[in-house]
Amino acid sequence: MSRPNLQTRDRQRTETEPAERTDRRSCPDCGAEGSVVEDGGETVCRNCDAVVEEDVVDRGPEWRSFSHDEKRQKSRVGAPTTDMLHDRGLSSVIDWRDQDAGGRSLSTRKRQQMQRLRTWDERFRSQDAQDRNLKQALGEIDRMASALGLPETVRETASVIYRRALEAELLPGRSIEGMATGALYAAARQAGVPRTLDEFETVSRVEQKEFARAYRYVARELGLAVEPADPLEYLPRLASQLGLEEAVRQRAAELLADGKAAGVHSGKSPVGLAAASIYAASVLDGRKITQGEIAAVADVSEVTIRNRYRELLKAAGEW
DNA sequence: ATGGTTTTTACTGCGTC
DNA sequence: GACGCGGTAAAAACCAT
Repeated sequence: MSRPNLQTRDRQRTETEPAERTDRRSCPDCGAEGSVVEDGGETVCRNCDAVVEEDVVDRGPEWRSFSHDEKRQKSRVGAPTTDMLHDRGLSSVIDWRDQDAGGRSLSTRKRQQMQRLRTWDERFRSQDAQDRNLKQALGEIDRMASALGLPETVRETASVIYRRALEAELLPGRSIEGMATGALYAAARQAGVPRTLDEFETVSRVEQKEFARAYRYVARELGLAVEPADPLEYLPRLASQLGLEEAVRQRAAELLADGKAAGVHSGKSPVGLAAASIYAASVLDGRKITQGEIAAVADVSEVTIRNRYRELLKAAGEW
């Protein structure tokens, strides 16, 4: 396959401006000078742990295109020679009959020649199809990553995963959208900045069960090592959304650590635990946040918070 | 399909402002 | 009385087999 032709948007951008940004900005939240750093793929403030990246979420129009013409204009990927090989939907097919235009059968030599032509025609055709497929998938990944505020590195991982799936012939029978979403989900988890399936549901064009299935499939077939998400990974984002004070957030992290040591984790939903730790910490600290409030941003039920937070407090010996 | 586990939904009672 | 909280039972969702 002509790898050099499959130059993607992602790659081009990386070469010109590396994703590992080292500029030390000052935090828009707490105002501390030069405290903003990249941490585990998320841009946070070292001082107050605000997730800074949220502010640069791209809410602009998506670049995905819907008509053929539009696609031509917007497209930034794909073989440059497509115009030569391909002809705006007017492509001709090589007839399978071994006859000439007049209906006479061909000589053996001509027949072989035609066979070779068919083979090559088929190759170009399918390569082009894959190309379009990839193009669309990458567009989707980009769009969703923006909507979820996922950093550049995650998008790259996602596109790598997608490409591997494509090469492993995992696509047939599954939708592009579903696969793209699944790949991004996997990438986010691997990068330690997970988003819940529900969150993906809000930005994906396909239903949750579809991309969840695609994700499982890809993870299994490609042997992706995705450990169960650590509740700690959800903390910074929730804390930021709730406007938590540093002390409380810190406390929540400790509770989670104690809980983990006591084995409260296994089988429980990580977001639920993260939410519960925040509630517990806020109670312990005296600055109470209501269960309902936390439940809303974490998207878990209050009951779950109740159950988990009792377990957490027990594990921490605060009960 | 099945069974076990976890989460959610819905409802109830209690205390407080 | 509304609100936050805790508890419970039953339903639903999830997962491995």
